[in-house]
Amino acid sequence: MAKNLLEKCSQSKIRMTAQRQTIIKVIEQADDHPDADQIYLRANAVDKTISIATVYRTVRLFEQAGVIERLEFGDGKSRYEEARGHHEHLVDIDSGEVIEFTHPELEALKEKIAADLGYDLVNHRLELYGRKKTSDQ
Amino acid sequence: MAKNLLEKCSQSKIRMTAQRQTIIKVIEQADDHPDADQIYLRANAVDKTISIATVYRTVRLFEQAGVIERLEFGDGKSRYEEARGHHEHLVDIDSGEVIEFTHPELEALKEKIAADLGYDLVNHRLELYGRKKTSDQ
DNA sequence: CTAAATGCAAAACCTTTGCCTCAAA
DNA sequence: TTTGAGGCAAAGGTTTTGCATTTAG
Repeated sequence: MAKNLLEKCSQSKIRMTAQRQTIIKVIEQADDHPDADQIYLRANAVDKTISIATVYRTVRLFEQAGVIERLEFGDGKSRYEEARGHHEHLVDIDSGEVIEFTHPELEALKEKIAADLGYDLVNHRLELYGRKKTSDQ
Repeated sequence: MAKNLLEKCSQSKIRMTAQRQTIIKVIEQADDHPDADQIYLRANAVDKTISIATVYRTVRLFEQAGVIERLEFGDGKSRYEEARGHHEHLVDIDSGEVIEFTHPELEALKEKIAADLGYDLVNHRLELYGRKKTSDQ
């Protein structure tokens, strides 16, 4: 089974180019959830020939192939991350920090809800927006 | 306690104008989740003086006052609905139809997850994307 | 060799804003 | 009367696209 993005792209019969390899590295090495412009800046720092158009075309291709996922945190920009096991996001509304978590019970519940409504669950998005609890006040 | 959007706006000390009343009616009467342009088209059909700029300014004002809610279904446009009791959305990926549902167990679980991560839950968004189950195949 | 990918710049969208006029309270 | 709202058109920000050129397979 494939492990990294490059292998997954190969499995998906995606033609590999120098630019795509650079974008793959940027996404794999990101520990945040970069938008297209951030991916462009990081990739362009490594390879000056990469254009923003290629970034947009590439993330769309990768998303459609299912090797990356597109996220929206409500600010009008799409953000991207490598597709790993499904997980959810909690956004700290003060710092913007994004915490990832998984919750098997939640996963099961969503499947059940969709099934009860007569649907097969194809995809889902959950974002929690919260504020750090303080011991005082 | 306030019942309709007009009363809620009054409670929020929102200055009332003819255009805002028309937009309120459009949102109250919508049985879908219209985006700004759809609200504009429906409101403009009733009152030709309403401009798209006013629609955008009004939905932002109403959202900040908490009397309507802004949704994103992943197509890059914001959609709006009257703020009622909290509920979630299931999007039929074939027809685009949006089904609303509530699920107390899910609500409780989200609160608990946030708390366990050290956060007070301020807001959250859940969308399920599904395909209608068929008896055959 | 052929089909597909890229860069560049322009265009397409959605949304916001400046400015002047008009209306609510 | 005063402060805020609206219309219009221009500008802003993100994403897509047309076209000529380059490159992967």
